[in-house]
Amino acid sequence: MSDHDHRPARPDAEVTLPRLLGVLSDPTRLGIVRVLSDGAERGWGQLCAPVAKSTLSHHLKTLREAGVTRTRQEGTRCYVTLRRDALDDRFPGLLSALLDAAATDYVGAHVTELTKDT
Amino acid sequence: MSDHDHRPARPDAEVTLPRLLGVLSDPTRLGIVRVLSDGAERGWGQLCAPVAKSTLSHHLKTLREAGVTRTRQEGTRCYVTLRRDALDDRFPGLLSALLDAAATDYVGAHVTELTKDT
DNA sequence: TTCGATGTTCAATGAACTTCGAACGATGAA
DNA sequence: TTCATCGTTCGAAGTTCATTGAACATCGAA
Repeated sequence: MSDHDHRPARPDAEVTLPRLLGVLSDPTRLGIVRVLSDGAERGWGQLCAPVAKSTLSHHLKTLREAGVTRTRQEGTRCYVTLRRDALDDRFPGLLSALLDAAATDYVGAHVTELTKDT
Repeated sequence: MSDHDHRPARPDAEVTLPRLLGVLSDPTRLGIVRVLSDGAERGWGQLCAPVAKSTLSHHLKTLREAGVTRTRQEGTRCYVTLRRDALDDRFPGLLSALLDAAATDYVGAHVTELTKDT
């Protein structure tokens, strides 16, 4: 990410591989991706990571701007999904391999999903 | 080796996925890996990147310490190879997917191999 | 309208990273 | 021995990044 990639907010479609790797090299962000890897939508507050909410917001923005996730707003709530189709379209097989590696190893284990325990 | 090194200079075997992704998120380093991707050994000076030699040395050290490459010394010369076997062992299929992605896209195109044009 | 909850943005800080030139040690050649 | 080459290490400069609390905007509920 040391390139002159100063794109404020391109649609996405133009994510370079180094940039994508940089985005996913953060344990928290990789953990988020791992949680979202089943394709299901998650509520913002459902994402449980050991960081301040401003930090979590920053990471989600980073993922969003890199085209990794999509955020849907509904009232005051946000819902996040993994854009697996878009990623597979740009880098076929890569996300799958990354998720396999993430599962094999540890990876972002501190990012969990907040289950509603009755 | 130096006393300035607070780094966990473990053999390697302990490379986390986020760290590996961070190492490969640099265009120059990814370019080096791409050049080495055929498995053949390359001479240090054969690696042609638009950076100072001290910078190139730094990047090669980073790759080496992450277990991505191996450096063999012979006299004053160094020879670098990609440790595909070790990487495949730790993260099966990942390197292959990354190289495919690197080939699909651009990636580190400014790192080339110095062909001996006599 | 007023209140509470939800996320985002801002400004600041410290750590980590990239980059370079200069200096250095090691090796092979003259 | 003397010299040139090769690659590493050092020191410094500048940049990027993760992180935080506070302030803010928005929306639903009361």
